[in-house]
Amino acid sequence: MNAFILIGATATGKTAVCQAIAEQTGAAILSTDALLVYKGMDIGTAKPARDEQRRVRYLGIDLFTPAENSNAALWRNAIRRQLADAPVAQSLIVTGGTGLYLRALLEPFDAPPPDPESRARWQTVFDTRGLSALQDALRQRLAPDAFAAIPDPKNPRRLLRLLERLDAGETLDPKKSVAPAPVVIGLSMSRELLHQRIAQRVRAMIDNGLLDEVRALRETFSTWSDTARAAIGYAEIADHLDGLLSLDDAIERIIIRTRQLAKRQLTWFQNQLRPVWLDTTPAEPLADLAQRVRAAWQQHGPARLHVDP
RNA sequence: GGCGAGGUAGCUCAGUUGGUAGAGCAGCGGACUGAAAAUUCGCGUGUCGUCGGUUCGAUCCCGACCCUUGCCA
Repeated sequence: MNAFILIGATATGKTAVCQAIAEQTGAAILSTDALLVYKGMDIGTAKPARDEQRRVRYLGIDLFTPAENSNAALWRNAIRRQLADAPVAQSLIVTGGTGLYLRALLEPFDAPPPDPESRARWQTVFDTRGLSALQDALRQRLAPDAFAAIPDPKNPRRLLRLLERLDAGETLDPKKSVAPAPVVIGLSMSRELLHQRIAQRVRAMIDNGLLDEVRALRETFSTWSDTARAAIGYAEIADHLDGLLSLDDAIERIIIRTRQLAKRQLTWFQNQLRPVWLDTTPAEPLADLAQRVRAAWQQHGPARLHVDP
């Protein structure tokens, strides 16, 4: 199945542009976002509003409750189920800020799923004997060239995952071929403007009732999953409600974490996807930007998704 | 006004027995196939308040001044 893709850092205005185009064309929107999956986490995730969701069909939103853990595998399975249950009749727009989730749609995604037992076992090894114990374990199990090819070899979480995959019987082949990345369109904005916009958006979230949203969610769900609890905005407001952080400090902290997220997103998109960037500013009229995005999609064509059932 | 404490990186601070300085945070750059709004690697960006004095050499010692802050008036 084919789709038009628009990526970009948080707060660059992807959602509004895609919403506008979808309303013009009748397209559905598939969100590749790790936190939009949580029901009730609306204001802090900048989720499309109710009436926007009434006008456009969204996939990938409101899949889990904040009590449930989420991950790329669960997300991908949910997307496939949604597409199987109600095939997209019109064209499909894919947009979101989570690069890994987009990759899960574009490339074969068939490594063994997470195994809590194996993960916990290696976590204990790491906690008691440190990073070098994980590296040693991998050195023993991998061919020298495969070991040398491990990316990010000082990152315990990634080494843990590799060991988990080996435990599940996968043979890691460093030469494993991946599908060539399609041309994707990206929305960019000068760093200065982006930082301004992030600060404005965070303050707007507070004004729009983020505290009440977090309060209400905490009443409904007494315990949150690790993935939901770590969400930017929700972690800080929860700390504020618990008296650990003043509101001003919480807001500042949310702004900083959002900036850092945007930075990581830009690095990932730029170096993993080499997108065709369309530079914009908050002052550009939405209709103009929508027109430019549509023109870019026409010029470069749709991308093929690897999610057919 | 008097006494005390302090002025060092964007912020909070450490330090230099006198040889122009370094941590955390922020920032910048990188990694990345099931935690990804996660995790992780690298990089110091500086009129050491100002003006004089002593000295081969002052951010450091001395003096004056300016500013901040605490206590007492």
